[in-house]
Amino acid sequence: MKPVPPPKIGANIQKIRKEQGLTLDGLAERSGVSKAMLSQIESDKVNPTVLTIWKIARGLEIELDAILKGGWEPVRKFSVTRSSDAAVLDTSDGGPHIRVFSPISMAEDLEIYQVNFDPGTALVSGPHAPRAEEFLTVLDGAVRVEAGERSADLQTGDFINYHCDIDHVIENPHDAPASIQMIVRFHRKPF
Amino acid sequence: MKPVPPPKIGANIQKIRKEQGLTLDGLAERSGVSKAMLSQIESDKVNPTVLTIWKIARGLEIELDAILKGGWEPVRKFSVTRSSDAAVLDTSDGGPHIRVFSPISMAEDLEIYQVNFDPGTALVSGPHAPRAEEFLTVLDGAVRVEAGERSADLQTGDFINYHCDIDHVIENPHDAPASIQMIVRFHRKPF
DNA sequence: CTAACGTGTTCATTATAGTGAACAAACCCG
DNA sequence: CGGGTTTGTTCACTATAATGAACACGTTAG
Repeated sequence: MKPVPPPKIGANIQKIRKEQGLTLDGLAERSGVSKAMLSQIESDKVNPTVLTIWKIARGLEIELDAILKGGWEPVRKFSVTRSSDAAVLDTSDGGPHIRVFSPISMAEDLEIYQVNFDPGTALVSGPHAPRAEEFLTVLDGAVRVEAGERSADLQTGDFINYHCDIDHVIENPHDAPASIQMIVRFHRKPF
Repeated sequence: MKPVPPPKIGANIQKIRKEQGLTLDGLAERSGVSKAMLSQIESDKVNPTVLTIWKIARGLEIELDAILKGGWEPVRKFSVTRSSDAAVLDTSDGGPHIRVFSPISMAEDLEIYQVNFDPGTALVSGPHAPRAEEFLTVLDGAVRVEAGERSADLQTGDFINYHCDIDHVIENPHDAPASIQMIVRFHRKPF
């Protein structure tokens, strides 16, 4: 068995707190843990209970993991994808036309598509990753959505959210074309 | 702010211990935590310190994470929001018109909006929660997006992803109306 | 069948987590 | 510059974590 040191909770909390520009007082208010206790924790003078750490994580608006494993570097995104640069996927001749907005780096994290359906076409999918979800907005026309045993007919402006870790189908059974925007959310790995 | 329950340590530890075929006595020897304490922890009679949990994880030869996270019940979503039922927010007279697709239950998790901008209107926002991001698709017309020091002009079909935990503005400086779809993602996950 | 052993629970005590208040140092504003 | 405020640390006390020992119940072997 490999020796794993205990987590460096004190240093981690102090680092994250300062990164967020919080004082001990500020974090005490947000977390419900006393300022005195926070000071003792950050300087490794006490060994806090799990519930205390959970409260601190809640106050910092981070996962409990981040405290156990250490902080992360803040990087601010500002990334543009032009219409002409969006990747285009066609599932098959005569099938739906798919444009991918989200960058490759976000594959299996949060994926954003626009899908255009000619009359009578369908997007048939098997189960995605466990707990994955889809959020679908109808931009134009009307579609039918099936996930497992359930189904719904949606008009322009309608919205649906369903789990897609089961077989699911989006189809346009009508005589007019339809257009949707679809978000696929995967449950993210820890830091 | 959405409440995240504390980790169910007691049940998780007992589940893993039994899966490994260990008694309380056996785990006590391997972990260096008293049998009495293990019993109290497993029956949620005490709130253990992080070091105690670390010792138990070492005794079970697992990552500390496994104790915090444990298992979960699969529940599959299938939730429709009709166009007529989408909440409408108008920021001010003459300002942008906002329709909210995502349900209240997803507030500060993943929020999905459609925003219509009359010519010359703008959506001005202060910083959202730390690490929050926006994903914006231009459905119609053209808009300008600014986040911190950076800005971009977007046309129909363009897409942008930026961190919105800083001041940010979306405006339509043109003579024609514009329409966007905006996704706001907050970095909080339930256990 | 009975005594010994195994497993988990409870009790009384010791050790320490967690708090409110006081303190010390740094900072800010008139 | 001086007084007030802010920020982090320490102290004394209360609350509770963690322990060894005793207890309760179930199982096993002679």
